[in-house]
Amino acid sequence: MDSTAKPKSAAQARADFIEKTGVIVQSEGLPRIAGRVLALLLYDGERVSFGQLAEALQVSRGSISSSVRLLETQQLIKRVAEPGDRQDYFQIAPSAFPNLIEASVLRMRRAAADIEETLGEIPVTEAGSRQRVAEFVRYYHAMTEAMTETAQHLRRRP
Amino acid sequence: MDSTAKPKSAAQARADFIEKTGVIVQSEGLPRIAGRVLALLLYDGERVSFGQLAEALQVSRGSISSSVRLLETQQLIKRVAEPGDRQDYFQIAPSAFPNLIEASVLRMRRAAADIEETLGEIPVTEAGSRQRVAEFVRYYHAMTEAMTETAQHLRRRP
DNA sequence: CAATGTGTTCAGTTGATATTGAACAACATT
DNA sequence: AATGTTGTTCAATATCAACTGAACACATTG
Repeated sequence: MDSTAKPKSAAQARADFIEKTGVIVQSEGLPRIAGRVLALLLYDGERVSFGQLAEALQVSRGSISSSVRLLETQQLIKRVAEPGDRQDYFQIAPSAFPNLIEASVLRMRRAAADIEETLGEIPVTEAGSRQRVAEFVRYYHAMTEAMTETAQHLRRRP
Repeated sequence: MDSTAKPKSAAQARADFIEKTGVIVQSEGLPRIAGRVLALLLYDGERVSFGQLAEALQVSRGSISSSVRLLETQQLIKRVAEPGDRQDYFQIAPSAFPNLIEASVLRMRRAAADIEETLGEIPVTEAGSRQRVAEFVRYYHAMTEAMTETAQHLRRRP
Protein backbone atom coordinates (compact mmCIF):
# COMPACT_ATOMS: atom_id res chain seq x y z
CA MET A 1 0.00 0.00 0.00
CA ASP A 2 1.05 3.54 -0.77
CA SER A 3 1.06 6.10 2.03
CA THR A 4 -0.36 8.88 -0.15
CA ALA A 5 -4.10 9.15 -0.63
CA LYS A 6 -5.41 7.78 -3.89
CA PRO A 7 -8.61 9.44 -5.09
CA LYS A 8 -10.95 6.84 -6.54
CA SER A 9 -13.99 7.53 -8.62
CA ALA A 10 -16.53 9.81 -6.98
CA ALA A 11 -19.10 7.01 -6.88
CA GLN A 12 -16.65 4.63 -5.26
CA ALA A 13 -15.64 7.10 -2.57
CA ARG A 14 -19.29 7.82 -1.84
CA ALA A 15 -20.14 4.13 -1.53
CA ASP A 16 -17.12 3.56 0.72
CA PHE A 17 -18.08 6.42 2.98
CA ILE A 18 -21.67 5.23 3.31
CA GLU A 19 -20.73 1.66 4.15
CA LYS A 20 -17.94 2.67 6.49
CA THR A 21 -20.16 5.09 8.38
CA GLY A 22 -22.80 2.39 8.58
CA VAL A 23 -20.55 0.05 10.52
CA ILE A 24 -19.15 2.84 12.70
CA VAL A 25 -22.61 3.98 13.67
CA GLN A 26 -23.61 0.38 14.29
CA SER A 27 -20.72 -0.01 16.73
CA GLU A 28 -22.06 3.07 18.52
CA GLY A 29 -25.30 1.21 19.17
CA LEU A 30 -27.50 2.70 16.46
CA PRO A 31 -29.07 0.68 13.63
CA ARG A 32 -26.77 0.28 10.68
CA ILE A 33 -29.31 1.47 8.15
CA ALA A 34 -29.79 4.71 10.08
CA GLY A 35 -26.05 5.24 9.83
CA ARG A 36 -26.09 4.65 6.10
CA VAL A 37 -29.00 7.05 5.61
CA LEU A 38 -27.17 9.69 7.62
CA ALA A 39 -23.96 9.13 5.66
CA LEU A 40 -25.74 9.40 2.33
CA LEU A 41 -27.42 12.65 3.31
CA LEU A 42 -24.20 14.06 4.71
CA TYR A 43 -22.26 13.17 1.59
CA ASP A 44 -24.84 14.46 -0.86
CA GLY A 45 -25.84 17.50 1.15
CA GLU A 46 -28.92 18.12 -0.94
CA ARG A 47 -32.46 16.81 -0.62
CA VAL A 48 -33.02 13.12 -1.21
CA SER A 49 -36.46 11.54 -1.50
CA PHE A 50 -37.80 8.68 0.58
CA GLY A 51 -37.90 6.45 -2.48
CA GLN A 52 -34.38 7.36 -3.52
CA LEU A 53 -33.09 6.37 -0.10
CA ALA A 54 -34.71 2.94 -0.30
CA GLU A 55 -33.45 2.45 -3.84
CA ALA A 56 -29.91 3.72 -3.26
CA LEU A 57 -29.39 1.71 -0.08
CA GLN A 58 -31.30 -1.34 -1.31
CA VAL A 59 -33.43 -1.71 1.78
CA SER A 60 -37.15 -1.98 2.46
CA ARG A 61 -39.33 1.08 2.78
CA GLY A 62 -40.16 -0.01 6.29
CA SER A 63 -36.54 0.30 7.26
CA ILE A 64 -36.28 3.75 5.72
CA SER A 65 -39.39 4.80 7.61
CA SER A 66 -38.07 3.78 11.00
CA SER A 67 -34.57 5.04 10.31
CA VAL A 68 -35.62 8.52 9.26
CA ARG A 69 -37.96 8.72 12.24
CA LEU A 70 -35.08 7.92 14.57
CA LEU A 71 -32.78 10.42 12.87
CA GLU A 72 -35.49 13.06 12.92
CA THR A 73 -36.12 12.73 16.65
CA GLN A 74 -32.41 13.24 17.25
CA GLN A 75 -32.47 16.26 14.93
CA LEU A 76 -29.80 14.79 12.72
CA ILE A 77 -31.85 15.12 9.55
CA LYS A 78 -34.95 17.06 8.63
CA ARG A 79 -37.94 16.20 6.52
CA VAL A 80 -38.73 18.79 3.88
CA ALA A 81 -41.34 19.13 1.14
CA GLU A 82 -40.49 19.50 -2.50
CA PRO A 83 -43.14 21.62 -4.27
CA GLY A 84 -45.09 19.57 -6.77
CA ASP A 85 -43.85 16.23 -5.43
CA ARG A 86 -45.85 14.04 -3.12
CA GLN A 87 -42.79 12.28 -1.77
CA ASP A 88 -41.06 13.24 1.46
CA TYR A 89 -37.58 14.63 1.07
CA PHE A 90 -34.81 14.57 3.62
CA GLN A 91 -31.61 16.43 4.14
CA ILE A 92 -28.87 16.61 6.72
CA ALA A 93 -29.70 18.96 9.59
CA PRO A 94 -27.77 22.25 9.83
CA SER A 95 -25.88 21.32 12.99
CA ALA A 96 -26.15 17.56 12.89
CA PHE A 97 -23.00 16.80 14.87
CA PRO A 98 -23.73 19.10 17.79
CA ASN A 99 -27.20 17.59 17.88
CA LEU A 100 -25.71 14.12 17.88
CA ILE A 101 -23.72 15.08 20.96
CA GLU A 102 -26.79 16.58 22.65
CA ALA A 103 -28.71 13.35 22.10
CA SER A 104 -25.91 11.41 23.75
CA VAL A 105 -25.85 13.90 26.62
CA LEU A 106 -29.55 13.36 27.15
CA ARG A 107 -29.09 9.60 27.49
CA MET A 108 -26.26 10.13 29.94
CA ARG A 109 -28.29 12.49 32.05
CA ARG A 110 -31.01 9.88 32.33
CA ALA A 111 -28.48 7.26 33.39
CA ALA A 112 -26.95 9.67 35.90
CA ALA A 113 -30.35 10.42 37.41
CA ASP A 114 -30.96 6.69 37.70
CA ILE A 115 -27.72 6.15 39.58
CA GLU A 116 -28.25 9.17 41.79
CA GLU A 117 -31.59 7.75 42.80
CA THR A 118 -29.90 4.55 43.90
CA LEU A 119 -27.29 6.58 45.75
CA GLY A 120 -30.05 8.03 47.92
CA GLU A 121 -31.09 4.54 48.92
CA ILE A 122 -27.72 3.44 50.23
CA PRO A 123 -27.62 3.64 54.03
CA VAL A 124 -25.23 6.27 55.39
CA THR A 125 -23.43 3.52 57.26
CA GLU A 126 -22.08 2.31 53.92
CA ALA A 127 -19.65 5.20 53.61
CA GLY A 128 -17.25 3.51 51.21
CA SER A 129 -19.95 2.34 48.83
CA ARG A 130 -21.60 5.74 48.86
CA GLN A 131 -18.35 7.40 47.98
CA ARG A 132 -17.61 5.06 45.10
CA VAL A 133 -21.12 5.29 43.67
CA ALA A 134 -20.87 9.08 44.00
CA GLU A 135 -17.75 8.83 41.87
CA PHE A 136 -19.87 7.18 39.23
CA VAL A 137 -22.26 10.13 39.33
CA ARG A 138 -19.33 12.56 39.10
CA TYR A 139 -18.13 10.74 36.01
CA TYR A 140 -21.47 11.36 34.32
CA HIS A 141 -21.58 15.00 35.34
CA ALA A 142 -18.07 15.63 34.04
CA MET A 143 -18.86 13.89 30.77
CA THR A 144 -22.12 15.69 30.10
CA GLU A 145 -20.54 19.02 30.91
CA ALA A 146 -17.59 18.44 28.60
CA MET A 147 -19.79 17.16 25.80
CA THR A 148 -22.22 20.05 26.08
CA GLU A 149 -19.31 22.46 25.77
CA THR A 150 -18.01 20.59 22.77
CA ALA A 151 -21.42 20.77 21.11
CA GLN A 152 -21.53 24.52 21.68
CA HIS A 153 -18.01 24.87 20.35
CA LEU A 154 -18.87 23.01 17.15
CA ARG A 155 -22.04 25.04 16.78
CA ARG A 156 -20.07 28.26 16.86
CA ARG A 157 -17.61 27.08 14.22
CA PRO A 158 -19.63 24.81 11.95
CA MET B 1 -43.77 8.44 45.66
CA ASP B 2 -42.04 10.71 48.11
CA SER B 3 -39.52 13.21 46.80
CA THR B 4 -37.08 12.54 49.62
CA ALA B 5 -34.66 9.65 49.36
CA LYS B 6 -35.67 6.54 51.27
CA PRO B 7 -32.75 4.39 52.38
CA LYS B 8 -33.59 0.72 51.98
CA SER B 9 -31.65 -2.12 53.45
CA ALA B 10 -28.00 -2.20 52.47
CA ALA B 11 -28.48 -5.47 50.61
CA GLN B 12 -31.43 -4.09 48.67
CA ALA B 13 -29.59 -0.93 47.63
CA ARG B 14 -26.62 -3.01 46.53
CA ALA B 15 -28.80 -5.34 44.44
CA ASP B 16 -30.59 -2.36 42.88
CA PHE B 17 -27.33 -0.71 41.97
CA ILE B 18 -25.93 -3.85 40.40
CA GLU B 19 -29.01 -4.53 38.28
CA LYS B 20 -29.43 -0.90 37.27
CA THR B 21 -25.83 -0.57 36.23
CA GLY B 22 -26.18 -3.83 34.32
CA VAL B 23 -28.90 -2.45 32.07
CA ILE B 24 -27.16 0.92 31.67
CA VAL B 25 -23.97 -0.74 30.57
CA GLN B 26 -25.95 -3.02 28.27
CA SER B 27 -27.49 0.02 26.60
CA GLU B 28 -23.97 1.27 26.01
CA GLY B 29 -23.27 -1.80 23.96
CA LEU B 30 -21.33 -3.87 26.49
CA PRO B 31 -22.45 -7.27 27.78
CA ARG B 32 -24.83 -7.00 30.68
CA ILE B 33 -22.93 -9.41 32.90
CA ALA B 34 -19.78 -7.34 32.52
CA GLY B 35 -21.75 -4.36 33.76
CA ARG B 36 -23.01 -6.30 36.75
CA VAL B 37 -19.51 -7.50 37.60
CA LEU B 38 -18.22 -3.96 37.39
CA ALA B 39 -21.06 -2.65 39.54
CA LEU B 40 -20.50 -5.29 42.19
CA LEU B 41 -16.80 -4.55 42.41
CA LEU B 42 -17.43 -0.80 42.48
CA TYR B 43 -20.00 -1.13 45.24
CA ASP B 44 -17.98 -3.50 47.39
CA GLY B 45 -14.62 -1.86 46.74
CA GLU B 46 -12.70 -4.76 48.19
CA ARG B 47 -11.42 -7.96 46.57
CA VAL B 48 -13.98 -10.47 45.36
CA SER B 49 -13.08 -13.96 44.20
CA PHE B 50 -13.92 -15.52 40.84
CA GLY B 51 -16.22 -18.02 42.52
CA GLN B 52 -17.95 -15.37 44.59
CA LEU B 53 -18.75 -13.41 41.45
CA ALA B 54 -20.36 -16.40 39.76
CA GLU B 55 -22.28 -17.22 42.92
CA ALA B 56 -23.42 -13.68 43.70
CA LEU B 57 -24.55 -12.91 40.15
CA GLN B 58 -25.91 -16.40 39.52
CA VAL B 59 -24.17 -16.87 36.19
CA SER B 60 -21.91 -19.52 34.71
CA ARG B 61 -18.17 -19.50 35.33
CA GLY B 62 -17.69 -19.17 31.57
CA SER B 63 -19.51 -15.86 31.64
CA ILE B 64 -17.42 -14.61 34.52
CA SER B 65 -14.28 -15.63 32.68
CA SER B 66 -15.14 -13.67 29.53
CA SER B 67 -16.52 -10.70 31.43
CA VAL B 68 -13.47 -10.21 33.63
CA ARG B 69 -11.21 -10.59 30.61
CA LEU B 70 -13.11 -7.78 28.85
CA LEU B 71 -13.03 -5.57 31.93
CA GLU B 72 -9.35 -6.26 32.45
CA THR B 73 -8.37 -5.26 28.91
CA GLN B 74 -10.16 -1.96 29.41
CA GLN B 75 -8.36 -1.51 32.74
CA LEU B 76 -11.63 -1.18 34.62
CA ILE B 77 -10.79 -3.94 37.08
CA LYS B 78 -7.62 -5.73 38.08
CA ARG B 79 -6.89 -9.30 38.90
CA VAL B 80 -5.04 -9.75 42.15
CA ALA B 81 -3.77 -12.72 44.14
CA GLU B 82 -4.81 -13.48 47.67
CA PRO B 83 -1.95 -15.16 49.57
CA GLY B 84 -2.83 -18.71 50.46
CA ASP B 85 -5.80 -18.91 48.12
CA ARG B 86 -5.70 -20.52 44.71
CA GLN B 87 -8.63 -18.48 43.45
CA ASP B 88 -8.26 -15.33 41.37
CA TYR B 89 -9.47 -12.18 43.06
CA PHE B 90 -10.69 -9.01 41.39
CA GLN B 91 -11.17 -5.45 42.43
CA ILE B 92 -12.17 -2.20 40.82
CA ALA B 93 -9.23 -0.41 39.18
CA PRO B 94 -7.91 2.76 40.86
CA SER B 95 -9.04 5.11 38.10
CA ALA B 96 -11.73 3.03 36.46
CA PHE B 97 -13.79 5.91 35.11
CA PRO B 98 -10.94 7.76 33.44
CA ASN B 99 -9.91 4.45 31.91
CA LEU B 100 -13.45 3.91 30.68
CA ILE B 101 -13.23 7.26 28.92
CA GLU B 102 -9.85 6.43 27.43
CA ALA B 103 -11.20 3.21 25.99
CA SER B 104 -13.98 5.15 24.35
CA VAL B 105 -11.50 7.70 23.02
CA LEU B 106 -9.49 4.89 21.47
CA ARG B 107 -12.54 3.62 19.58
CA MET B 108 -13.32 7.11 18.37
CA ARG B 109 -9.78 7.67 17.15
CA ARG B 110 -10.00 4.51 15.11
CA ALA B 111 -13.29 5.65 13.60
CA ALA B 112 -11.84 9.08 12.85
CA ALA B 113 -8.84 7.56 11.09
CA ASP B 114 -11.20 5.42 9.06
CA ILE B 115 -13.21 8.43 7.94
CA GLU B 116 -10.10 10.48 7.22
CA GLU B 117 -8.89 7.72 4.95
CA THR B 118 -12.10 7.93 2.98
CA LEU B 119 -11.80 11.70 2.85
CA GLY B 120 -8.53 11.30 0.96
CA GLU B 121 -10.29 9.24 -1.67
CA ILE B 122 -12.93 11.81 -2.50
CA PRO B 123 -12.02 13.66 -5.72
CA VAL B 124 -11.22 17.34 -5.22
CA THR B 125 -14.02 18.17 -7.63
CA GLU B 126 -16.50 17.11 -4.93
CA ALA B 127 -15.87 20.22 -2.85
CA GLY B 128 -19.17 20.15 -0.95
CA SER B 129 -18.88 16.49 0.01
CA ARG B 130 -15.28 16.91 1.09
CA GLN B 131 -16.24 19.80 3.30
CA ARG B 132 -19.10 17.94 4.97
CA VAL B 133 -17.06 14.77 5.53
CA ALA B 134 -14.28 16.95 6.95
CA GLU B 135 -16.87 18.26 9.39
CA PHE B 136 -17.38 14.67 10.50
CA VAL B 137 -13.66 14.36 11.16
CA ARG B 138 -13.66 17.62 13.11
CA TYR B 139 -16.47 16.26 15.25
CA TYR B 140 -14.35 13.28 16.23
CA HIS B 141 -11.30 15.40 16.95
CA ALA B 142 -13.27 17.76 19.16
CA MET B 143 -14.85 14.85 21.02
CA THR B 144 -11.64 12.93 21.64
CA GLU B 145 -9.93 16.09 22.83
CA ALA B 146 -12.71 16.98 25.24
CA MET B 147 -12.97 13.44 26.57
CA THR B 148 -9.23 13.13 27.07
CA GLU B 149 -9.29 16.33 29.10
CA THR B 150 -12.20 15.05 31.13
CA ALA B 151 -10.34 11.82 31.85
CA GLN B 152 -7.32 13.80 33.05
CA HIS B 153 -9.53 16.01 35.15
CA LEU B 154 -11.13 13.03 36.87
CA ARG B 155 -7.73 11.45 37.38
CA ARG B 156 -6.50 14.52 39.20
CA ARG B 157 -9.51 14.62 41.48
CA PRO B 158 -10.50 10.99 42.00
C1' DC C 1 -65.20 5.52 -8.81
C1' DA C 2 -60.96 2.69 -9.65
C1' DA C 3 -56.11 2.73 -9.84
C1' DT C 4 -51.80 4.22 -8.45
C1' DG C 5 -48.41 6.18 -5.25
C1' DT C 6 -46.89 7.30 -0.61
C1' DG C 7 -45.40 6.47 4.25
C1' DT C 8 -46.46 3.80 8.52
C1' DT C 9 -47.27 -0.24 11.26
C1' DC C 10 -46.50 -4.70 12.90
C1' DA C 11 -46.03 -9.74 12.94
C1' DG C 12 -42.56 -12.78 11.49
C1' DT C 13 -37.74 -13.73 10.18
C1' DT C 14 -33.06 -13.12 10.39
C1' DG C 15 -28.64 -12.32 12.18
C1' DA C 16 -25.42 -11.03 15.57
C1' DT C 17 -23.94 -11.62 20.10
C1' DA C 18 -24.39 -12.96 24.99
C1' DT C 19 -24.65 -16.87 27.77
C1' DT C 20 -24.44 -21.61 29.04
C1' DG C 21 -22.40 -25.89 30.18
C1' DA C 22 -19.38 -29.56 29.28
C1' DA C 23 -14.63 -30.70 28.12
C1' DC C 24 -10.16 -29.52 29.16
C1' DA C 25 -5.48 -28.24 31.12
C1' DA C 26 -3.04 -26.94 35.01
C1' DC C 27 -2.25 -27.39 39.64
C1' DA C 28 -2.88 -28.71 44.57
C1' DT C 29 -4.18 -31.99 48.00
C1' DT C 30 -4.92 -36.57 49.74
C1' DA D 1 -1.97 -42.03 41.24
C1' DA D 2 -6.52 -40.39 42.27
C1' DT D 3 -9.42 -36.72 43.40
C1' DG D 4 -10.86 -32.02 43.73
C1' DT D 5 -10.39 -26.98 42.38
C1' DT D 6 -9.74 -23.46 39.35
C1' DG D 7 -10.04 -20.76 35.10
C1' DT D 8 -10.38 -21.13 29.99
C1' DT D 9 -12.29 -22.59 25.67
C1' DC D 10 -15.70 -23.61 22.45
C1' DA D 11 -19.79 -25.57 20.41
C1' DA D 12 -24.65 -25.22 21.23
C1' DT D 13 -28.36 -22.37 22.67
C1' DA D 14 -30.88 -18.38 24.01
C1' DT D 15 -31.76 -13.69 23.49
C1' DC D 16 -32.61 -9.45 21.49
C1' DA D 17 -32.91 -5.93 18.22
C1' DA D 18 -32.74 -4.98 13.20
C1' DC D 19 -34.91 -5.81 9.15
C1' DT D 20 -38.37 -7.44 5.88
C1' DG D 21 -42.57 -7.44 3.52
C1' DA D 22 -47.39 -7.43 3.44
C1' DA D 23 -51.44 -5.02 5.07
C1' DC D 24 -53.05 -0.66 5.80
C1' DA D 25 -54.63 4.38 5.68
C1' DC D 26 -54.47 8.28 3.15
C1' DA D 27 -53.94 11.13 -0.74
C1' DT D 28 -53.72 12.01 -5.70
C1' DT D 29 -54.76 11.15 -10.43
C1' DG D 30 -57.25 9.54 -14.38
